[in-house]
Amino acid sequence: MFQLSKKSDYGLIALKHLAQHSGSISAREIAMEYKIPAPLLAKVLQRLVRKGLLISQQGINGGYVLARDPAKISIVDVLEAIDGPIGITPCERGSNCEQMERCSVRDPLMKIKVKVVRVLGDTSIYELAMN
Amino acid sequence: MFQLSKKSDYGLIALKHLAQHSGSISAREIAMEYKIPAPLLAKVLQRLVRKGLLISQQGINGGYVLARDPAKISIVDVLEAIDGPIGITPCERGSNCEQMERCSVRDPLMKIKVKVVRVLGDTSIYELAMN
DNA sequence: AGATATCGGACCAGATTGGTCGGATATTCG
DNA sequence: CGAATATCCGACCAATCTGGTCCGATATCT
Repeated sequence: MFQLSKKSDYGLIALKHLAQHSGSISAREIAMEYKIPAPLLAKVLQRLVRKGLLISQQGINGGYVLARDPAKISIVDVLEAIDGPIGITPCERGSNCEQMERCSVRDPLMKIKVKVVRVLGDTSIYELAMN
Repeated sequence: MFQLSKKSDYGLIALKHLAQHSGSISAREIAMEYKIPAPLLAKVLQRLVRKGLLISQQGINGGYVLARDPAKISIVDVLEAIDGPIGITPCERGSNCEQMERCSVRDPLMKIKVKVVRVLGDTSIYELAMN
């Protein structure tokens, strides 16, 4: 298949929300708004913090804020922060591919990957928030 | 994640091979050549037959042949034949998405999907076989 | 008739992912 | 200072998905 994970989906929803509302917003607040399991969303947001896309504030009025201009956060940034580097081919993701030396489609697929990543990189959270 | 399944990978390898060699070729032959589990490859090829991308020949000298000009078979055709219609978002693939009405990223993601599909549709098996 | 190929479904096991839980730390407020 | 509330972080469980296998049936050529 060729689909983004629910975690990535949640991450995009949250980032769009943060781009549309100013101030620090807690994970639970966003989770309730979109009916996302709160602990799961929290974990997703934590990964975004670790990758420098979000800034977290602990304490009683804590929450999350975008770390930079939403126009400078692309979809790829989010996907890679949550699910790890994008890999079109199975062999790109650790799975010990038996074909390796015989594989005749890896190189062409890499070129396609570059194009796909470009598509994903061309859209920012800002544009997401405007649509 | 954002990766094509091994089955799709196998399918592309097989189609490329068929585009490069003329005549009817058996699943087992291709499987041995690329060290792919034979029964699995057979199943993959069956799906391609059902979708009209391949023509199968039963019997003792049977095997598979491309159903049409490799330049007229795109990567999307193959992926959709093997893994079903491409769905970027989780909600596109039957998973009963709780967000549905609340979901704020579905429409923008659809536009991205169109672009991705276009990228995949722009490359044909013929081009795959030339690289 | 027999050998070899696809066909087609059911079936199993391992990996991945969605989702949960609990303790630790930081921050604000009474 | 202590209680409340938030993030943090890892371990953990359960369900789904996928890679892979098996078996009987059918078709075709020798």
